[in-house]
Amino acid sequence: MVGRREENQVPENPNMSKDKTSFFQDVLDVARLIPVGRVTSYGAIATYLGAARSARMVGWAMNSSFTSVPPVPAHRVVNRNGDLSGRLQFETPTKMQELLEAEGVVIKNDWVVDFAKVFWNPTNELNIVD
DNA sequence: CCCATGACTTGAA
DNA sequence: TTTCAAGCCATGG
Repeated sequence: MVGRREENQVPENPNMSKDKTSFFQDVLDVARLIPVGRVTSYGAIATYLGAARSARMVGWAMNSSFTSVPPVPAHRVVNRNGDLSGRLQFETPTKMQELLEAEGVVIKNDWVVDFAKVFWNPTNELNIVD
């Protein structure tokens, strides 16, 4: 092989037929489905998309969420511990917490207190239509 | 092209 | 319980 995937660049897909780039899009899509006052984890989204070991890409996709339209509620995505690991990526380190609290989610020390309660699992909530 | 890093997760010790 | 190592794949130097 000459290179890894130099040609995997997809400038713009007029026809969303390519599933290759859908991962990023799907991540953003699922994130938009998170109900208000609920949160989910990177791994949950990754697992839902069939890439349980690619949780990191989910986080990377969220980074792209800031410039994506419609806007993605990235503040509703935390790590498996319920920690606001991505708070530093927001406008201000406290923005993420403020957004969550505004939705009724109790945050304490950069941690979702009722994580087990407000946790929203796409694989469980979103039924896969057969 | 090679190397390092990252909004993570899992499994083994 | 905590800690360490490996896997994931895109992006940047």
